[in-house]
Amino acid sequence: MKETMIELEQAAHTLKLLGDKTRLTILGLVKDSECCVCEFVEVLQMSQPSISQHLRKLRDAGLVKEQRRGQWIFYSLNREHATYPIIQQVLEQIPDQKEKLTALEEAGLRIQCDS
Amino acid sequence: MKETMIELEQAAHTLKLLGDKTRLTILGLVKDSECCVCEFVEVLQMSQPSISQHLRKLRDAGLVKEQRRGQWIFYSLNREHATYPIIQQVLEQIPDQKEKLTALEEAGLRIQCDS
DNA sequence: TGCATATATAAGTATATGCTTATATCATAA
DNA sequence: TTATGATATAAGCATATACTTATATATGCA
Repeated sequence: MKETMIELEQAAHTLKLLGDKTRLTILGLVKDSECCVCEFVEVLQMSQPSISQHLRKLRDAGLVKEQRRGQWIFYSLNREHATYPIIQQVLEQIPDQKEKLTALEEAGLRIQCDS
Repeated sequence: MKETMIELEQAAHTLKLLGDKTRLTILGLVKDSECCVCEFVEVLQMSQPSISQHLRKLRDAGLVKEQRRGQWIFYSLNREHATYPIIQQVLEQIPDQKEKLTALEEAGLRIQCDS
């Protein structure tokens, strides 16, 4: 058995989280750069509590990390997670979400925070 | 965009199906060889209706193919499915289910059907 | 034909999921 | 200190999910 082998149960748990359009998009976004909640809300056109609840699931599972900077909380992909190889492979096979962040930027809605 | 790119929505649907321990094991089993329902029942130690219902979901999504041979219905992985690349990658990263079939065979419970 | 085996389907149920609205928490700025 | 903005959490609700038990369907064989 390869050292990098992922237990089936753990894999299933991660895959269940990936099996939702909203969360899959969120992961596709944080693959490219960290994002804060209001950016997800804007990109996905969903309510803030709904986004927060999805992020909580991803964070509880350890798939994303959060970091507060001022009033914003930035989320990023946790590349140290045991199931990260699965996430990485999946994200390579779906359309890039980068343009959505570019569009945000052009609309002046991207959060830039140096604190 | 790569030609082989899988639409996010379709990917999410497949991933949702993979996000269940029972179905993930079923797919891990048919990766190696086609299996009939009673074999899944034996390996997974679950009720026949429960297994049938999981197989139905996988078949409705087109992830597996079924083929009747005599009184048995054999299920196999549909490698032509648009999302097969995802399934393939995932199955490569979880423990092989082959031993479970070997154990079945040793117990004389493997179905051999030539019809 | 009639019975056994393999599988599918139907109906019921407990739990999970994903939203909603309302409210709480926390940081910043006036 | 108060107000504002960003985020989290709580509660409620409709729907989805994954079992269960009971039954239907289809094949093979005596």
